[in-house]
Amino acid sequence: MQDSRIAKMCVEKGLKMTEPRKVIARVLSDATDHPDVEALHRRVRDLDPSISIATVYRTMKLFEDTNIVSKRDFGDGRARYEEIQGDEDHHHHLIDVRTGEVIEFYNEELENLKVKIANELGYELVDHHLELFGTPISKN
Amino acid sequence: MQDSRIAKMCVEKGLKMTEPRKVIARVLSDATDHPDVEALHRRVRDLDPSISIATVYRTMKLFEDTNIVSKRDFGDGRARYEEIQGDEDHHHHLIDVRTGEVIEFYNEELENLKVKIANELGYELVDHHLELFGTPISKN
DNA sequence: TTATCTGCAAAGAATTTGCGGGAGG
DNA sequence: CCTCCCGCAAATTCTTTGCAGATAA
Repeated sequence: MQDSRIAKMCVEKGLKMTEPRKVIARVLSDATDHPDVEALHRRVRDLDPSISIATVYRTMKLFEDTNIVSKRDFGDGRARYEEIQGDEDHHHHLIDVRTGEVIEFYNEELENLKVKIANELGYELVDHHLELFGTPISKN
Repeated sequence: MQDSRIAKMCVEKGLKMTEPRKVIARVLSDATDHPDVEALHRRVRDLDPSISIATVYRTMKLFEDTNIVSKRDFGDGRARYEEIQGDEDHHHHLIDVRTGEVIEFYNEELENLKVKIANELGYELVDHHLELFGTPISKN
């Protein structure tokens, strides 16, 4: 089995590539949604039932600090995670407040504007959070 | 003592204007920062030591549901609150990642863009979260 | 009066951590 | 080997809630 992209990044960053980390990295690489820790742990357990949720928490913090994943907040009380892709694959989220459905979007204009705003305030942008919350426009 | 703007909104919305709510409303009206629940409770206690933190939590949820305040997430684990002003006073936050300092800003272009993006995705924008994280640009 | 509201303390939910054994480099 | 890591369970932190008495309208 080929190592996940994340596993490669761990090696690059000098982290010990333990079995739990490999499994968690794979789960993250395979995820197309925005799982919370409990969901991650469920998927991890399917691959290796011996891995504890504490390790998932510790690993997510580690991956966050190492810029491998980013933490998201969609309004419910728990942290959600998403693999950080290259710049070109960067995106934001629109959350349907009625269904909880998450729609990803990217907008060039928005990207430029954020950088510009930060610069005008005398800051270099290092990170940002943006979530839109909306209701579907009815077709009447 | 004059009722706070928030107190008036409560009356308009038909909420019982109890003593704890009056005090919490005043604290919110007077706040120029983004206090978390513990900070709010501390300030509330200075005005009326009998008010419990449970009531602060309950009242903040009530005020949130009634669109009197909005909840913010600045990356630390707790909810922060801010009085909702009129549309023209709407703003966002840039957080200095080195000091934690919060800079408020408003950008018309950004406001328009958000609405436009939501509409293009087929949604009516009902709420949004935006925080920028940055480091000061050194003057070298 | 009477439906709401409140303080208290206990319960819940999400996340963190101390410890002793285990495993990667 | 020797440090870093892990599972376990207990601890923390933030927030919610059941209950019985208090209070606004």
